[in-house]
Parts: sequence; structure tokens; C-alpha cells
Amino acid sequence: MNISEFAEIAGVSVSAVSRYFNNGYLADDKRALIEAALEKTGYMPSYSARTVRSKVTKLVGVILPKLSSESISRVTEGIGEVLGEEGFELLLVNTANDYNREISSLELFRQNRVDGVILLASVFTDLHRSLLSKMRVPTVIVGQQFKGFNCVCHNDFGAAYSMTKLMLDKGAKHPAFIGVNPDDIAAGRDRRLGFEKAVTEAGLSVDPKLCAIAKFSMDSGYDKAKRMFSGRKRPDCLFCATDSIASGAMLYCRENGITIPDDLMVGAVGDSRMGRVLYVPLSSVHLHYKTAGREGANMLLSAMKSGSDVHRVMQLEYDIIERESTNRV
Amino acid sequence: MNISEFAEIAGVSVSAVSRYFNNGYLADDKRALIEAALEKTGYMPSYSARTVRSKVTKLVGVILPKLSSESISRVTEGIGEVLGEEGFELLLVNTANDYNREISSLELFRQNRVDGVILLASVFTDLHRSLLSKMRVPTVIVGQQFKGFNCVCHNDFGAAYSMTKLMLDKGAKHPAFIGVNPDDIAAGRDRRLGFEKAVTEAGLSVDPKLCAIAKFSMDSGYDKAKRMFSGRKRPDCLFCATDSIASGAMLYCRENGITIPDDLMVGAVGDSRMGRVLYVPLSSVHLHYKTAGREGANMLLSAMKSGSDVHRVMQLEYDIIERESTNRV
DNA sequence: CTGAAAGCGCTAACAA
DNA sequence: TTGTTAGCGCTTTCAG
Repeated sequence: MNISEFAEIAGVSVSAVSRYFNNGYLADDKRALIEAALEKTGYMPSYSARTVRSKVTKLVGVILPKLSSESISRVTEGIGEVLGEEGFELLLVNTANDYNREISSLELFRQNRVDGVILLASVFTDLHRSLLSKMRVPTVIVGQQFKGFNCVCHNDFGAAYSMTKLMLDKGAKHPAFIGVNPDDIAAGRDRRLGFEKAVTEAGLSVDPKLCAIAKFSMDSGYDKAKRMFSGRKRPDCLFCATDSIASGAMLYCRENGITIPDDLMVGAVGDSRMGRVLYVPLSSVHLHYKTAGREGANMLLSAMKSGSDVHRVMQLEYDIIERESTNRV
Repeated sequence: MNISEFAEIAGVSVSAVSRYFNNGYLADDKRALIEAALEKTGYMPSYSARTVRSKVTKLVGVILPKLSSESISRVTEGIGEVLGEEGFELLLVNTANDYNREISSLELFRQNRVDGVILLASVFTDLHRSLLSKMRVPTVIVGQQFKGFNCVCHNDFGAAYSMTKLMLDKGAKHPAFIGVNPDDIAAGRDRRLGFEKAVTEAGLSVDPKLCAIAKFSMDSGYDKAKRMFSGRKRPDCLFCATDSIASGAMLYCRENGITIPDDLMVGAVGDSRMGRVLYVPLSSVHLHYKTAGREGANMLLSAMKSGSDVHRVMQLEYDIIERESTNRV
């Protein structure tokens, strides 16, 4: 059924029906007639037809590198909450860390499919920059800072610095580091820099043999720990860029008689649920993922409302969560 | 820019452009002209305008109770993979376990917003039934079996039965149970029934004092364990409906000197990443979440293609993963 | 294989 | 406030 058929059944004009579903510039009796007919017929206006004229999709595109990650799903929940309150739905694209898919979804959203875009990505390239600046709808990047665009990000540098400092303040002298791809500015580079700053500030130096780059996974953390701990140099504290990496490393420690925190303190970033139940509860830096999602959504909403091109950057702070893995006297 | 402007620039007819983006019933020279103009202008056809005529949205609605759950995000990843290959995007609604939101998204999808719907829900009511049968597009339910509709589900009964039996076979005589809401047929009722069957089959009886209903969370598992283990009766094995609940219960055990598996064996369902790194690695039943998502998507695809109303039910089997928490000699 | 032209269902400008 | 009507950008007959 379409709007004219329905209008006829309801006994009102087409525009009355349209107004009912939009601004509501409408007399009460007509409103009642329409509601009655609605009950009977179950008529629903077509979104796409509406969009053709009004150019409003009430859809926001969300591009993310994976779904089954605690941090990312929390961000997405935050986004959905705020946007849902404003009547927006999420068009979700999971790129599975595939660069091409990331690019092609950006392309996809250049069509008139969505009213705005939120992008969670780890590595930004020139192609990103060029596509993002060609974007016809407001766009917000969450979790990274990318010059010239709206961003909501965490203080990754500070998080890594504080966690490393915490361990060094407890007397560790041989700090080790397992991070991620430094092309990932937030989780890779900034956390590395935070670690390094804490180390040098403590009058120590960063030992390259005690530094490794892992993937975002437990297994990778396990591998890197294995390689690192098989060497001559034995670290007495370990900073990991993510909880998953830390949990893998700790698994290796357990299997090989390295006692935490006595032989080795371990600290990470992310404060995942997993960290709480590890065989040695993991000290970690809590990042406000859900809040980041909410704020990203808010930023997008105001950009969509105002249509303004001024870009904003919001950085969220962190909380240190101390648990047993750094509990050395 | 619209199709006629673009057609003019390209020097071809409007229908040629339309055909280019659709079936491709087109001569090579016109094709080349269009491609050249495409390079120059960056023209993209409007999805919504297309949808108004063709009734095809290339969108699938996915309704889920939460995002930050390992099982659910895996299912969603599976769905996205398969549907993405066929050029569909996901319109995601996170109901946050809010019944009204679940109902209203079903309503939403009765409009012509999507070509199909995949529903992950825990509790099904008569209202669900009535809305689902009024659905104008194919619908698939994943994770639950709901009579009269397309379903992809797990063998929850078998999973719980096997895990409980595993523990009883190792000599446990006082089985305890922490489950979830029995209105949730899959995770609540069926896992309970599986547990009960294993117990009675072993010639034992189910002690109501050793049975509890928890929420889907670690904290809730902790609480229930606390209450249960403060009583007179001491269980010697514990089956939990989910890994999260088990991890909470185990946390309580650790704090209270209950040794796993010597004092208490623990088994659960879900095989989450967390279970592997718990202070005592958790025996759990692996359910094929991602596969469930993939199969759900496949089922939806064929329903959308065929337009047939015949409904199908697919049940996926499980794997027992034995770890230390049940490793009693 | 092609182009002209008639809609798809709706919104918004306009005249009343 | 209301109803009429001209499009929104595209697909899809239909006649060539």
C-alpha cells in the first residue's frame, strides 16, 4: 500500500498523511482518522521514497576493523545508544582489518546512503585522508587522532606512561615492552612513546632486545614473550599495549615458572573483563570506550545539525587499575 | 549530480547509465564512455532512488540483545562475512536487552527498510510470534529455536548434558548448577534440562539447594556461588550455563579456599577466550557461533532468493574442550 | 541492443 | 491550516 491508497482509506488527503509522519502540522480530527486507519491497515511509509525527496536517511555508517573485540564493541554500544535516542540507525561495516574493505566502505558512504559516518580504524594512510576529505557527509574518527578531522580519542601516551611508571616506581630496573604496529598511532606509537618516556625519565634506557611488536591477540603475546624470555636479558617488568597481549605473555610465564609479580610485574592497557579473572589479576589502564562512542556520536550529531566544517578533537582521560600483577612490595 | 546530468556528460542515454549499474545489457563503446565520465565526475547513483523503484535495499536488519558479548559478536561477524560477499550491508539494532526496543525494531523492519531480518534474542513471547508472522521480508532466528520460523541454533541440551556427564564420570556425587532465565529456551531451559538428564542418568538427584539462576555476568556468577557455597550442602562439581558465570563462581572459590578441581570441578558452555586464561583453565563446551552466523546468513540469502515460505531449522553440534577445571584423577 | 517515457512512494512548494 | 501537484533520482517497460 502506498500513501495515496492509505490517504483514501483514511479519508484524508495525501499531504495530511505526510504531515502526520513528519512535522505534524495537522488538525486533531484528521490525526484521529489517520490513527484509526493505521490500526486497521498497518500502513508504514517507505523510507526510501522519503529519502529520495528529503535527502535524509536517518542512517549513520559505522566502519570498524573487527567486531569481536571488547573495546570496539563497547565503543559501538556507546555510539548506538546516543544515535538511537535521536532516531538514527547504524549501518555497520566490519572491515575485518582489510584495508581494501575499509576504503571501499568509505567509497560506499560517499553515495547518499548515510547522513554521517563514524570511523574506527587503526592505521591511517594518505588514501584515507583523500577519501575522508571528499566525504559529503559529516565524519568522526573514534579512537585515533587524525589531523584535520573530527576525532574522539584516548590519552594513549599518558596511559602507557603511567602504567610503566607505576612499575618502575616499585623498583623495576629492566623494563620490557610488547606493543603493536607503530603505524597505529594510538595503540602502537603513542603507547610505545609513553613507555619510553617513563623509562628514560627513571634514568633507565630502553633495551631493544626487550621490545617486541605483536598482533592484537593472546597467541601473539604468548609468542613474543617466549622469544623475549628465552634471551639472556631477563626483564623484571613488562608493559603490554593490550590486555590480550598481556594475557598471552602471562600464560607463557605460568608455563615456565616465571612468577608474577615477584619475578616479573605486568601492566597493560584496556582493562578488559578478562584481566580481572586472569590467574594473576592484571593491572591495566581503563580507557573509557563506551564514553568515546557516546562522545563520537554526539560530535557527529552536532556536525550533522550545524553543517559546520569546523573540526573538533576530544581526548578522554584514563584510570589506572592496580591489581596483583604489579603488586610487588 | 543525478543520472540525467551524468548521462549528458557521458554522452549516452539515461537508460544506458542505468543499465551500466545494473544488468549491463550494453554495448562496449557506451560502457567505455560511461567509465570515462565516471572517472571525471565521481558520480554515484543514489541508493534510495533505486530502492523506490526496484524495492531492493541491499540491507539486512540484524537485531541483537547486546554487542559486547563474545558469542554475539562472533555470530554477527559470521553474518557480516556471508552477507558482505553478496553485497548486503547490515542495519544493526542493539536492543540492550530491552524488550520494547526489540519489538519496535521488528516494527521498524516491517517498513521497507531491509530485504531480510536476522534476529538474535533470548526470550520469545507471543508478541514476537505475531510480529514475526506479519514480517514482510524473510526472517531468520539465530541461537534459538522458535517453532514456525527459520532457525539456526545450537545443541544446548547436548552441550550441557555432555559437560555435566564428563564431571559425573569423574566421580562427582553432588552436582551443582548455575543457569540463566529458563524463559530463554536455549541457554536457560535446554542447558538446565541437559544438566538434569546427566544427573538423573547417573543415578543421582538434582538438589534444589544446589541450583541457582544467575544473570549473564561474572558478578552474578560470583553472587550465586557465594550464596550456594555458604549453605550446608557442599557440591563437588558445578555446571554453569555460561563461561562468564563460571568465571565469577571460580573467583569466589579462589577467595574462599575452594580448590579447583580437587574440591570442586567446574564446567561451562561457551568456550570464551576468557576461559583459557582463568586462574584454573576452564573446561567448556565450544559452540560454533561464527558458523551459526554464517549459516543464518546463508539461510536468509536463500529465503530472499527463493521467496519461499518453507521454514528450516538447522542445529549445530558442539565440541567438548577439557581443561584443568575438570581435571580430577 | 537502445532511448523515450511512465512511474516508484513520498515531500514540499504553492495556492487556497 | 489544508489539498493539489510537481518533482526527487532512478528503473523498467515498450516500441523501435
